[in-house]
Order: sequence, then C-alpha cells, then structure tokens
Amino acid sequence: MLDLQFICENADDVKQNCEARGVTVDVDAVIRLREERNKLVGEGDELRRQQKETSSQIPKASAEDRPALIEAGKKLREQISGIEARQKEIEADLRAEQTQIPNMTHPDAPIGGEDDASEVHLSGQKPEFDFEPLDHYDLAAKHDLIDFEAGSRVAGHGFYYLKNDAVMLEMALVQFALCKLRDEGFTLHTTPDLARDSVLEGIGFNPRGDETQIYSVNDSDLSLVATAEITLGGALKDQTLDVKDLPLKFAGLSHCFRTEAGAHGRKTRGIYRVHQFTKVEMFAFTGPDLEQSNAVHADIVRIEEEIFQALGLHYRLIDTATGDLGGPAYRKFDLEAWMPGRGDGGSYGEVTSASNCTDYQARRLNIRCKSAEKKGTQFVHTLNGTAISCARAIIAVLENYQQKDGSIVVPEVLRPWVGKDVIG
RNA sequence: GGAGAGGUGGCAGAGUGGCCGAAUGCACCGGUCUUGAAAACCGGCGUAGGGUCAAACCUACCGUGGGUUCAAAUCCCACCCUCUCCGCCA
Repeated sequence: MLDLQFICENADDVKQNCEARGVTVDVDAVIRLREERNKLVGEGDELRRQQKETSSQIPKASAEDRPALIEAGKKLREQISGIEARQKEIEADLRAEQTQIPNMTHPDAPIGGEDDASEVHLSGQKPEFDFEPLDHYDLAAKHDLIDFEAGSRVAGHGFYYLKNDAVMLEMALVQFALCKLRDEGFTLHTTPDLARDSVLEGIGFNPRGDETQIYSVNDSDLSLVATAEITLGGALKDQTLDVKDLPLKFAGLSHCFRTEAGAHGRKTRGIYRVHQFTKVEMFAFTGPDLEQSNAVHADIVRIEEEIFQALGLHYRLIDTATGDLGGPAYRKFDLEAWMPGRGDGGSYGEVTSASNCTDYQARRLNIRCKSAEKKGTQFVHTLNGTAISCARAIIAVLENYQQKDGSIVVPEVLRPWVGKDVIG
C-alpha cells in the first residue's frame, strides 16, 4: 500500500506508474474520497469536543440543569454516530481503491510486459549433450523419483510424491541453502504453513478473491501460505523496531501452496507448475531509505547467484519489466535456470525471484522503526528472495546433470547430503 | 477438548462509570551537585491525525471488533492471545 498523502501529492506520477504497470486504478477517486474523509474527520472531531465538554458539565450541574445537558449530549451522540457511519463507509471505499495502487517503480526497471524484461547477464554454460536429453519427467520415471499417479489419487492433479533419491536431493538442496544463509548472517526459521488472511493481505496477496492463488480454510481466517515471504514478513506485524538492529535478515523453510487458478491448459507435465512445493526463502527488514534496501537487494541477488553457481547451473539474471512486477515490488530480479528438457530443445525457467518492496508491505503490516535521534517512527523497507525453490531446482539439476547412459550426476555441493555421486 | 486467571505506556504495576492519556516505581534523556562516577534533587520522557512560523491547543488510541450510556480502561457481547490445572496426542 502506498501512503495516502503521497498518492494525492504525486497523483500524476502515480497515474503514470499505474499505466506502466498495466494496472487500472481510479486515482482521482482516491483523492476525492480522501477529501471527503478529512472533512468528516474534522466535523467528527469538533462534535466530539463539544460532546466531551457537555458530558463533563453534567456531574457538577444542578439537578434542574441536568436534563437539558443530557438532552444536548444525546443529540451530539446521534450526530457523531451518523458521521462515524458515513466515515466508515468512505474509508472502506478509500481503502479498496488505495490498496489496488501498486508500488512505485525503480527508474531503471524496464517498461513493458513479461517479454520486455532485460537480461542483466548470463552465468555458466549450457551443457552440451551428444544425445537427445530427456526432460525431468522422463528422467524421474526412469529412476522412480516422482510418483504423479499417487499424487493425483490422493490430492489431485498438481500433487506428487518425491521418492528415493529425489527425496535426498530435496533435503540436500534445503540443507545446502540453509547452511549458505546461516553463513550469510540470516536467522534461520521454519515457519507456519498457514497464516491469517490479514497477514496475507499485508504482504500483498488476496486470499479469497476470484483469481486467488491461495487455498483458504473454511470457517476460519486462515489460508495455506504460497511462500514463507508471508510468514517471515508477518512475523513482525505491528512491531516497532530499533533502527540500530536493522537490517534484520530472516530465512524460512516452508511448504508453499498455490491453486494456480487460470494456469490450466499450460504445459503441466512434471513438477514445473505444481500445487505444493518446498522452498527456502530469504526475507529482510531494512531501514527506511532506498540506499539501504537497494544494497540489501543486491546482496540477496548475489546470494541467489552464488547458490546456482555452486550448483553448477547455467542461468540468466533478468530485470523484471514493470508489467510483471505485481503490486508490492519496487524492483524485481529473477534467476532463470537453463532447463534442457523444457520446451523444444530446452529453455530458461524461473527458479528464483528477488524483490525490493520498499515500504509497501510494511505500511499495511504496520512494521515501523525508530531511532534515538529522530522523533516519531517510519515504516521499514522489506525485501524477499528465493534461496531454493525445490521443485524447480530439482528439474534443473536432473535435466542438466543427465548423462548418456541415463544416470544423473549429483552436483558436488549436494553430495554430502545425498550420500552418492550418481543417481542411477 | 474441559475448568479457571488474565491482556493497561519500554518494563513492572495501580486504576470497576465522569476531574484518567491514565498514579507510582524502574529504565531512558537533559540539568544541578561532584575532580570523575555513584547517590540525591529538578525537569523531560508514547503513537497517529489535525492545527501553528513555532508553540498553545483539538481528536483518536488501555488486546481486537461491536454494544449500553449524556459520559467507558472501567459495564455487556463476540473474537484473538497469554498463563495455570485436567484430559488427549505426534
């Protein structure tokens, strides 16, 4: 959520930004509703003042003055109730509009849609095969690594069982990522896999809308999380932090659940797009200025790159275009790993995503910071990034490390946890 | 799941209808005193919105949301959370 005053004082910039991001919002309505609300607040404050004054006279008033004062107080109460009711309506409308406005955008982010992302650089080499490489689906079948039928039987399409060395591979990826993040100064967490809707909304998800990506639990205000970003960011909801403790760097291991509504009909073979996966996520709270959050953002991207470099995978780093940023991100970098079995002759597939959300999430989650020097508080900046998203990382490893005889070499950094050099 | 207790400022803790945005203590900041420190004493010490050159001042906030009342931290209802005991359980 953007600051209301900022929206109204920079309406043209905000409108332009919405357009670049492909979001249709009525900024003028926000301005109008804010004015209406402010007027009501002013009137309400004045009536409340009169009400208090009247009430305070009653205890010391004589018996004959009392009825008139009580009557006056009653009238004031009615007026105040009327104003409060209208104010509530206006504020609901205002909030509904305001929350649809996306974050502002980094000036260097490319403008456009998914295809307009700019490639920052490439790393590593595409593997050369002197045979026709299989995709991860066939490789998994060959080595009995994933049971899709059982997944479908038990939970439906989009669910799966990892089996045998795939289990070890997933655990190894998790271990590798957690060790890396611990060494980078992150505080490690396992997190709840459910969260309150208010937390989901604070992070920027719509738990129960028509196009929701979220599974919600009936008769409760809980939903299954789509990422630990939700629970890591929500962990400090309503807290005021001391700036000298910032930045705070959290890492979280969680399951992620996504309905993938609207994604049907796309290529669904394998575990590229599934309803549940395991992920190690980074999250950071920084001081309230871009210099700090941009620096941490660069650091998060660096860590993601180092993880994929250590895994020996070829990838490209892209700077996501405005239309693909979503609501909260000010800037977003994705890592797309080379997947030899994807599409026709291989293609890049998104494996990580790192966003600087500036104060957009913090405002709605009410996460502030204060310093001894300055009076008052400010909203922190929040950032998030993927360390390892297991399903996608497994695809990349299986497909890139396959050999002519069908076996799969285990990347060296994972061997201590997988316990073998070669699968199959 | 059953029974009970409770959620008040950074912390502790008073406050059961009006003079309470809230006593007191601790912590913290500034000052006096001191060679320095401690102690003692004096003053300050929440967040948000409005207002002002700046103040004064006004409004809201005592877990959250409703309600009763001229008036709510205080009474009523619902929910959330914490603690204790019992039961159950990986």
